[in-house]
Amino acid sequence: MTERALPTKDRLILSAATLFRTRGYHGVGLADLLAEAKAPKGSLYHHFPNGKSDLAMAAATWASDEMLRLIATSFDGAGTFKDGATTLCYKLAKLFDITGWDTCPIAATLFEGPDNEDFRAHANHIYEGWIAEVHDHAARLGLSAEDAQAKSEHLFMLIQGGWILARARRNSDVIRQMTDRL
Amino acid sequence: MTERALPTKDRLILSAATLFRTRGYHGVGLADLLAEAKAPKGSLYHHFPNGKSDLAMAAATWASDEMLRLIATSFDGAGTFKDGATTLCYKLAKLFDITGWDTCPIAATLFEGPDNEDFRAHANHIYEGWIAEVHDHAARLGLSAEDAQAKSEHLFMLIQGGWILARARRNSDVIRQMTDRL
DNA sequence: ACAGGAATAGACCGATTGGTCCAGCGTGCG
DNA sequence: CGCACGCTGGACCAATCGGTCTATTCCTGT
Repeated sequence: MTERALPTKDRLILSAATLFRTRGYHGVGLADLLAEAKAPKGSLYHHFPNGKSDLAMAAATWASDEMLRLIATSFDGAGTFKDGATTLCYKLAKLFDITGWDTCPIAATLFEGPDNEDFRAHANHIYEGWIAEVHDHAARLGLSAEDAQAKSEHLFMLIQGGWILARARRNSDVIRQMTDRL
Repeated sequence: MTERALPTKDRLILSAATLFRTRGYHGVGLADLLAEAKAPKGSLYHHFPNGKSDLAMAAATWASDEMLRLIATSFDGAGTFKDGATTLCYKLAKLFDITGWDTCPIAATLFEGPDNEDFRAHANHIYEGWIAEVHDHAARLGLSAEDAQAKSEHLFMLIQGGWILARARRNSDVIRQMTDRL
């Protein structure tokens, strides 16, 4: 499934990112993970000594990087904050339709773990990274620091809520229309 | 834990609603469920022939009713849409602080289930119910049907995103401030 | 008082879970 | 060459999973 040729460790992370996103941390067994990544159990525990939880952390980081790239490319060519936000939402809606990326991968991966403080802290770190990235673009586009912070958090929450509502509806329209009244 | 005196079926639903919300569908085992509800396995399968999944559906419905009551009491005494929305958010923030209700119980309960179409449909039905309830209050407060729909969905998404961000931060402030720029 | 269904109680089941362990493979360096 | 080590492959494990089944108790209507 997940591209061959990639080193085993990367295949594990990639498979984990996808599976955890779609089924949640507890919804994925090691058996599924290893089958998808075409890797034996020994390799998993060689690369990730703490097993499933280590892998979840790595998968979340990987997914976060993907999101950060998406934010960057959306805002790079934007003239206004609203333009950048709208572009980002359209990209997310497209991914929703094409790849089935219909949930926040961080929430699905890290918010199910066994009441693990490490998970929560990592999720928080990732989320603040997303907001900071948007904030920087907002500031660059002329917004005051205060305004930039409020608008970044606002956009973050809209995207999270948009994922949930679009998933329930099996329809990404709400993600596309979300920035109309920004 | 969950109040005695309640009939077994209600105790099961109540325990399930709490446990599924905090740990997700797959994160809760029947053993936890039965211990929390102080009920034997036989009772579970007597009241819910399909076991865990039946119980999850009932728990989601129960949690949804709670949310609907919260929406109603928030908007009932409100003079404007923004007032009602703000009151609702303050109530949610308070529950976040006091009871640890830090996540959408529907998402935690139904969006982890084994790719079950029934779960998704039920979640969608519940969400549309929340939005419809807010929409009705918005219309009553003078908003056009179109405006009411957009604002209701907007508030829904903000609340969902607010839950996620507040949980990551372990701080409910963002939920309280969320309607400032509505 | 008694019959009979509703509800409770928990032993039991096969399947699956995350995790451990070690034998063998492959490759690069001395 | 030959040894060392990073990595692979998978057998194996105890614990837990969701679910079934039957025996017993409780409650209600007659």
